[in-house]
Amino acid sequence: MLTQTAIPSGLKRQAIAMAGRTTAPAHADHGSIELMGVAMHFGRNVEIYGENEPAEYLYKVISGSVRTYKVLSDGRRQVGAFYLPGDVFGLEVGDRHAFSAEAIVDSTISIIKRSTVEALAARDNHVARHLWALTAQELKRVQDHILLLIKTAQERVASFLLEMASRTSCDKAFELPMSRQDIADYLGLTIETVSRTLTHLENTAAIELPSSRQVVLRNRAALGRLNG
Amino acid sequence: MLTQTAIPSGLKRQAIAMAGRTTAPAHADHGSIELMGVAMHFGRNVEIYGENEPAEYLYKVISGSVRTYKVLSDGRRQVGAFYLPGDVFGLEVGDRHAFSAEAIVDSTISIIKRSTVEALAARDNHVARHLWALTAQELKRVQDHILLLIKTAQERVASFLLEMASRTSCDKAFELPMSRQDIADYLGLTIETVSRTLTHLENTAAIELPSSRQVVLRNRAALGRLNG
DNA sequence: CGACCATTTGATATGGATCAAGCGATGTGG
DNA sequence: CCACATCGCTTGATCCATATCAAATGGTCG
Repeated sequence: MLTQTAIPSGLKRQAIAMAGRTTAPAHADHGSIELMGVAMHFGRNVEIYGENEPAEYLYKVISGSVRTYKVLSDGRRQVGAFYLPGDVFGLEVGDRHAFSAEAIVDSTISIIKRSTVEALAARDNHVARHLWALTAQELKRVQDHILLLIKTAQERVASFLLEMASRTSCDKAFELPMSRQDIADYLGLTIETVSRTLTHLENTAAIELPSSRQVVLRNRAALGRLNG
Repeated sequence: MLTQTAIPSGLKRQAIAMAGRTTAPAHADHGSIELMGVAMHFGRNVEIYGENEPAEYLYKVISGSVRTYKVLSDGRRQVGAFYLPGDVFGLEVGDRHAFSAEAIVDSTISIIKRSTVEALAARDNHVARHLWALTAQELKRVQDHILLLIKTAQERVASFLLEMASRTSCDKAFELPMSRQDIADYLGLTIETVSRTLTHLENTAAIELPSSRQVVLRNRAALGRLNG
């Protein structure tokens, strides 16, 4: 049986502490990839891996949240995705990470060696298929992201709120782990435009903002209409 | 051995003619997926498959070129990708196509039943891995596309030209199979902006346009500088 | 309390969209 | 073979959504 016996030594020094094994299944069944792995803790804004670094591990958010991003030569930053508890990230087919990853808030991340998973996939077709499905899910997410980026500011923000609402599975009210700047860089807007748009949505009674990080959907239909 | 013995009967009626088997390998080796399949012909602007249709086949461009796209409810169109000879498209993990696909010019496309490939992948890990790699390649492409969409008009057009140049593997001069409108919908710009930007690049001696569909890169460094 | 940081709000500027011709190639029918 | 319609592309004038620049507000922590 394949297990993680040591703390992944190549990991970022900033990682605060090893929090222990997530679970320890008796043996590796199909699809159990996500059950193995070592839980580690990353503080707010701590880098989990950097763009172009060798992709040696696979990550799953246990608690907290993660952003992946690229920075263009002139400083513009594009946030590629936000990962919430339960989400897997860092899966690459090439040998290097395409994006950088950072914890948005203090987060616990389950980590598993890529070589372990790939060895498993080479022997077990179900595992291979699972890896493929994870990649494909990511592909779908990125395709939707492209559609976001051709919309107006209002539509982007509305789509973003609906996406977050569905992902946090809180029917109406939820908390945003990320800053306005993170949202802006995800949506391809400026922080001011995001802020103004949120204010406008609040003024038109589509949403409510008890605090800057808390959102209550007041009129989901109105948001949906802004979706394209 | 698995082969295509009949014309895929579910295919679009507009498909002009079956052009014959691409190749007929003696037996299916790893990675031979792309060698099997039936060649079919699609006329200019003919739909190959539609968004949300069951994804029953896998496609490879033999000659010509293909665009995939989505149309938003208000008529805006987003072109997801252009596929040139040698490129595989239509690969989905879900059971339906995420985009529509159309031949941009008269094209010959090699088609293989998805069930055939998946059956092969279930038994042969190399085939499974190949499918995964194709999906991942697509993911990388889409990620790059996102980075395009946050750039300025000049940068988008410059990046597009460099991308096409590298893909057509013609060092400096190449032909664009797609219209200005296709390019605009790919880059998230209007046709007027694309046209103006190309004219501007020509005026600044970065490129030359012998005709509207022919491009000569005059100053690759200048284009590169516009890349971010 | 005071410093700091994130967010909001306001005033102005601008890149690209929109609206509107004009132009050149291609094809068709007389 | 030419007149004319059509289509794809270019060019020009104007407008507007969002960026940019600037300042005020509010929450958090020592």
